Amino acid sequence: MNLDLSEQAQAALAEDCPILVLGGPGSGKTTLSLLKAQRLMTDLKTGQEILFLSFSRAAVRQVLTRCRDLLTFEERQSINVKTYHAFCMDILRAHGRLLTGGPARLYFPGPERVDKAAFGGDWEAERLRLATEDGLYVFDLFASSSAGLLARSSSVRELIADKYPVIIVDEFQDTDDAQWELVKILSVGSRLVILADPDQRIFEYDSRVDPRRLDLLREFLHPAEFDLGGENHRSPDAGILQYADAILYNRELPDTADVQVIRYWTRNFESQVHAALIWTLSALRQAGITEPSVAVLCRANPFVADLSAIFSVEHAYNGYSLRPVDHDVVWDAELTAAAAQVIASILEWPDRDVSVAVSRSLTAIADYFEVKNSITPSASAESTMTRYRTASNKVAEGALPRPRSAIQLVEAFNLGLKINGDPAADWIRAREVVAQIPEFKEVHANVRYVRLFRATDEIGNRLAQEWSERGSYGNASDIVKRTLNMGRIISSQRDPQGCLIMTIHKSKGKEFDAVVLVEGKYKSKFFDESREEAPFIASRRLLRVGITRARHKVVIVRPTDARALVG
DNA sequence: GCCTGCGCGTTTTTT
DNA sequence: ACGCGCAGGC
Repeated sequence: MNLDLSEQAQAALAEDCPILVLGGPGSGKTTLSLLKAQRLMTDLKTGQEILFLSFSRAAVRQVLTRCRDLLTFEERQSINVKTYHAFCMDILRAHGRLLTGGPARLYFPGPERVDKAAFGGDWEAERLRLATEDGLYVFDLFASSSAGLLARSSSVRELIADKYPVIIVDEFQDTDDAQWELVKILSVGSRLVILADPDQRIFEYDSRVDPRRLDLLREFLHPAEFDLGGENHRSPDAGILQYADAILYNRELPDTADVQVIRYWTRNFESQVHAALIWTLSALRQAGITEPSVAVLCRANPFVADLSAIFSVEHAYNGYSLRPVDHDVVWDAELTAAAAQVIASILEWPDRDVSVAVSRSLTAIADYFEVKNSITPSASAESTMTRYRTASNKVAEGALPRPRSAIQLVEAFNLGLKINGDPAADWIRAREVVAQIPEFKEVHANVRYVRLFRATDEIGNRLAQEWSERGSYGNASDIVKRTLNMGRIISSQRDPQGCLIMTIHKSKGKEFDAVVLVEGKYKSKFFDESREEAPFIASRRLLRVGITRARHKVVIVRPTDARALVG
């Protein structure tokens, strides 16, 4: 088996491009592609580089780590690892002028959402118009615009082909239509090494990710194919991969000590997951791993927040006390940041009179619903937004607002906010104002997630400094905004260590010493009859991706009455 | 335009 | 179980 695999690998190394390398998690696709790159480097002329295209910054980081293991410092200078987005940004920045005559400008998701919400008409058409007429490219259109540019300009095409004679394309199974167009054009001038695992397709819910992508590639490029098979170099005895494959193919689960399933009764859920995490950490330490990395994975984003809340407090388990577990969360910042802005605006109250202070807070609340509406558009979020904008204007004019919640906010202001320069205590007092008003419950719930950013200390320090300089929190809004933006960047660029909670989708391409996979009773279910038909193929692929993130140990936590993993 | 009560859903990403 | 969001009454 091992011999056969290395034969495949040897053959892939020797074969002329284009080649397609298939293989499961940990089968060594990336390693092989870098060895191939190492060989091809000898043919490079001055200024030429090998391009490695990946999906996410997290994946790029993984590849760079692998480069450090396999390649010398000099060799690493000849390989350029980038996300599709970064590569396309470079093309558009350098050559976008050719499309419209003016310089290309790039339009990122945050600002785009705001403008989209404000724009009445057909946004799809408008963003196309912005790209073709104004040279303003929205994030989603980076790939298709770059492909269009390359299609039209043979000189740019030649420039790219000359700069990158060899291109490695990672995670090809999840390539969307625009990225595929780009790859097709790049294949004309450059030699391609394509890496894929059809069983790791987890973005098919996106209509632009074609399940037939690999067949389209075979038809178009006729690459030589090499299958590295299922050998898992990541997990020594391969028990984890066998287990994951059994779930994927819905066949009998193998007996392995590396994977453990724990069932919970709803009333014990919190202590049970908490215990599972603590066991996992101590099992790794007992196995001699001094600084274990553990990922706690689930399907749904809101469930990530629930889990974080659980690990943050103490629980009783069979007479034992489970201490809180220090952890990080991979979390989308926007709504949390918008909610935190509401609290910040309240901290600024003592500096201002009612009409300004409460009006600003109502604007912050309206902004919160605007962000919410832009993430998941809904009529009610939009109307709530307008309601608070109107209320904010009313208060600014010195009149009484109509919504009861807005009136309650004015009353809270008139009662006076007691703050004393201790940022932690003052933050909680400001938060209490929001907590007291039933209609702001949702905002309050989101503010709790500020803790997820580990930004509380940073915000606290800056607020304390502000207080000592001015005797007030007059700039609380700015401080909170800047800190949360920074926190987001740091958390996404850090290497996984310790305990990290995220969705399975976000775990793609990462690896950890152990994985704790958690299923909820009502939310974040592994198999949902109302969304997917009986064999649950897509869910099985997703579970396999989650399980195979683990090097040594997998713990699966499920409700007692959940459907069996196979059968 | 706001409030209350009830019915239904409760996944997934990219700088 | 619980919270969100919609429909219909004020």
